[in-house]
Amino acid sequence: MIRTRIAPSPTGKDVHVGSISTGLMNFAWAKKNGGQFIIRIEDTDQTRIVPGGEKKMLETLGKIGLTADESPLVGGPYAPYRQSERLSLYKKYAEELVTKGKAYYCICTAERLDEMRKQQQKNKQIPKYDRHCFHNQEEVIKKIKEGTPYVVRLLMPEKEIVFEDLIRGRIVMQGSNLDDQVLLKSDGFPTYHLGVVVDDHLMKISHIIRGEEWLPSTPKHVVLYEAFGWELPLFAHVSLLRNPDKSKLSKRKNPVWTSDYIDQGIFPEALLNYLALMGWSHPEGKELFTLEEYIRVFDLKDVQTTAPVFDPVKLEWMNGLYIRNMDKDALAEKIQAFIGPAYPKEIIAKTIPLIQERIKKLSDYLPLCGFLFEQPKQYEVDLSKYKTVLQDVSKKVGDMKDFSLENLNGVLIACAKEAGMKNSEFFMMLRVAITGKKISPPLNDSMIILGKEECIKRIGKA
RNA sequence: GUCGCUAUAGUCUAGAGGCCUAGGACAACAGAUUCUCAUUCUGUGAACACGGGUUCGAAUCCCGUUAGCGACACCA
Repeated sequence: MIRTRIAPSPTGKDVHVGSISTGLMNFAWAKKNGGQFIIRIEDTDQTRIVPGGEKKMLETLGKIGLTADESPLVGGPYAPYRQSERLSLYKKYAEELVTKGKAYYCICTAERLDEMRKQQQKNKQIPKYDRHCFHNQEEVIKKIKEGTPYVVRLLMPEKEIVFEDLIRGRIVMQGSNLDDQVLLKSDGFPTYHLGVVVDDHLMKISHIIRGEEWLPSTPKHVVLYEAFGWELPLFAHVSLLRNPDKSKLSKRKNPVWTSDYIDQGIFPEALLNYLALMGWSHPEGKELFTLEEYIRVFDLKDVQTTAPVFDPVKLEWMNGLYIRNMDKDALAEKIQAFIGPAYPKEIIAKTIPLIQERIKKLSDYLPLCGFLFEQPKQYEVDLSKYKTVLQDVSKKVGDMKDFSLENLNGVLIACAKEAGMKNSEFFMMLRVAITGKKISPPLNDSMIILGKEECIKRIGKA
């Protein structure tokens, strides 16, 4: 049975788009193989928890379509799915390792550890724990009984550690280069390394598809699985999304929260579609496809090893394609949901044909069409020199009996001719008078939507 | 610094020894259409990091160099 998971930490205000990216692969791999996709919350660092972060995260994940078969929200056979609620478990397993001689207690202070690392770096050695406590276990245990805070450390074997990565192939690392990782912190919480191994095993995760940042610590996990005598899951380390400068995608240099994009009016489907194209390509070279199709054609073995730069410009282009392919009514509804109920649906609906190929995301709508809902407060061009021409236009429009698109165009062209103005100049003048802006949807159509009275009023006011 | 991963245009990628004078997409630029913008159409520039092998033949395999990134916490 194929079971995959993502295990985000609620240390930010929402899901990182990188988590969506790896989440998507986990989701697809599970669904493709008739397996389950699990969401587990790794909230073992009490100091970094962002209030409300977890809630928002799960909400976004749901909104975007990566629905979990098991999660803190829906539960499941291996509940709880929140590490802070599984505390007693980790302690038990840590103790088991100590009993087996695979781990040991340590009471070294932060100061001593710091000092030690400084020395090691000065001597150009690999910074790692010197096993001071390991060599004095009896004394350490005595002090612990007296109440000294302690941690449990993994006793890293000095051997070669080998594992197979589904994407990168055979990975070999020397145990002697690896630190005696802390497994259980002095506050009783597990570190990531213990938590992840215990839970992935208990939850029967078959494929660990996660970011490349975890590659260097995977040997520690392999050692843990061996120490427990558990069967190894399959590992697949996926490349990290990058900033334009190639560093890993960070909020300092890019919007990284999924809601940053959704709130701009990027569709979840479009975001997933774009993210799918990071480090993977459709076998037929297609760029536009549904989640269902992705699931059908996705294969872990096709995932790229190079790290892609996240390009918001191409994301917007893709979102524009989704807008263009959308049913007109559906688009009108999306737009209203985005800009709010204060904007009448009837007017929005009329604008759809004018803007469907002009906007790339929902937040583009109001800057383009806002003038239809209220009079311009300022004008991008000074219209004072056109006063008489505008008066004439106002009168001619006012005289129109049939205020239709065909008639309007004829009247306006005639006005331009009479005023001795080139069409481009004339329409630009009128555009600014009506919309306040130099850029707008097609002017005649916009005027029809506004209606005769409103047009006359605006021309007069400008 | 140490360990590890990676290396096709500005960006996303195709390419699994001959089909490659390297294909597609975004972006850029130029032209056509248009009352602005956008769309649409046509066209242009732009890449196999470098050096050695292996081979009749290498973007593709091997080694080295260089560069980028990641990891080196009682953070995940």
